Amino acid sequence: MLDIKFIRENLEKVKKAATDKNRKVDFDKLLTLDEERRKLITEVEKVRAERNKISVQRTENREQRDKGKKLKEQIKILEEKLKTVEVDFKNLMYQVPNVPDKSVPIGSDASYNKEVKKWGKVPKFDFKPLDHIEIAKKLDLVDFDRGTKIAGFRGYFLKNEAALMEMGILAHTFKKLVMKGYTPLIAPSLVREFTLFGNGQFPWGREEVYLMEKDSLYLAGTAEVPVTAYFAGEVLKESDLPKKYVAFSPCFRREAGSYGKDTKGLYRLHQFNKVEQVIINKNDYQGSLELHEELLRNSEEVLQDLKLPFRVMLMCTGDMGEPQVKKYDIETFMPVRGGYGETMSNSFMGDFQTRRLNIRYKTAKGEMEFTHSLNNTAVASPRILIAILENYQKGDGTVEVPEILQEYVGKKVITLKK
RNA sequence: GGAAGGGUCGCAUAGUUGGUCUAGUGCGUUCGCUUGGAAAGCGAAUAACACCGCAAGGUGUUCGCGGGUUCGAAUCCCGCCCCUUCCGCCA
Repeated sequence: MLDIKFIRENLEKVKKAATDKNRKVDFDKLLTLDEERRKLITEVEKVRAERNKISVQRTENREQRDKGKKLKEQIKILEEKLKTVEVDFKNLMYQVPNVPDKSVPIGSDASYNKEVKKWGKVPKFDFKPLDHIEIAKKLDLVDFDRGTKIAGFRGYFLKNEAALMEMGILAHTFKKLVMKGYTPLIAPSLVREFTLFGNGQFPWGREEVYLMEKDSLYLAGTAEVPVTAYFAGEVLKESDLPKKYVAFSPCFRREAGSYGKDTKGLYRLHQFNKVEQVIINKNDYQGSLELHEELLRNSEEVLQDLKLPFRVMLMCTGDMGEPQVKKYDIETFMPVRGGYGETMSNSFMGDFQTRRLNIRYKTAKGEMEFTHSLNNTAVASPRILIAILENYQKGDGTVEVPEILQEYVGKKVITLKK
């Protein structure tokens, strides 16, 4: 959600942002409602002021009391009008997307995304490489059949070295970020509804989120949800900002509307584990952009530790969400699955989320400001295992274990079970 | 699941026979005095939000949320949400 004052004062900018993001917003209606709203507020306040004048008198006078009664009725009528206008106004306000940074390419779809970096050597195989599903089956690393039996569609059991690798990569990444000064958190996956509204996932993405109806709790698809909402409703100290967190959580996604896509393998799952980076910064646009780059570097380093080739895509206006000011996707090379696949997503939201979550701080001048929020995947597994298995496979059917994971797996090579 | 207590200004608290509560106090924060510098001490300021206004300022709303009673509600009534403690169950 943006500030209505900002919209009024930067109308052309905001209109352009909506157009560039492929969102249709009726700005004329919004402004009309805004004007109506303010007019009604002024009116209600005037009548209420009159009413208050009478009530402070503590009068026993019958005429005065009757006058007060009449004013009360007037207030009620005006308030009802105002309420209607405000509901419409708010609904429209929720639809206004955030304004992209000037560095963001303008374009309607993913084809306008810009590759800004490429790292690592794409492996050349002198044999026909297998895809991760075949590798996993051969080396007994994933049990998809029993996974489905137990957990339903897209269910899986990670097994043997794959299970060890997942624990290892999560632990390695978690520790790495802690060493960089990020505060470690293990975050709840079960969350209340307001966290999802606050993050800007609701009201749009309801279909994507699991709901525990009996308890009115949702299963978060990312630790961004609980961690960004961590300070909801609080006023922070400016000197404490930025606050940096690295959070582990199991993640749950219904993957509604993508039933045809990636139905096999470890790419698109209903449940996975993720280490997420979240930063709450003060309202300092340049500073936040720099932190956004820091988050990017952190994730790049994780892939560099694993020696996996990747590229960084700067998302264009049409391919980013409503809340984002700027967004990078990091895509890791998955030779057989089909080129580069998204493994990390790095977003700067300005105060779009924190305005909804009401996370503020007081400046030295004593003014209240909304904080900024940013988040980026540090690593998500099992998806990252696809890249490891496919890039590290050898002609003899074995898979090398990335150096940094060897201590967790307890071996250097994954071989066929007898 | 059972029982009880509670949600008030950044934090902690006072405030329930309805009306100077235009919300008290402590902590914190800011400024000043003091000091070689700092701490301590002393003094002062300090809730948020909305609307009107160039501004000074004014008006209104908000004491978990929603509704009701009343000329007037933090205070009374109804519904809901949330938190804490104890018992039970339990990794």
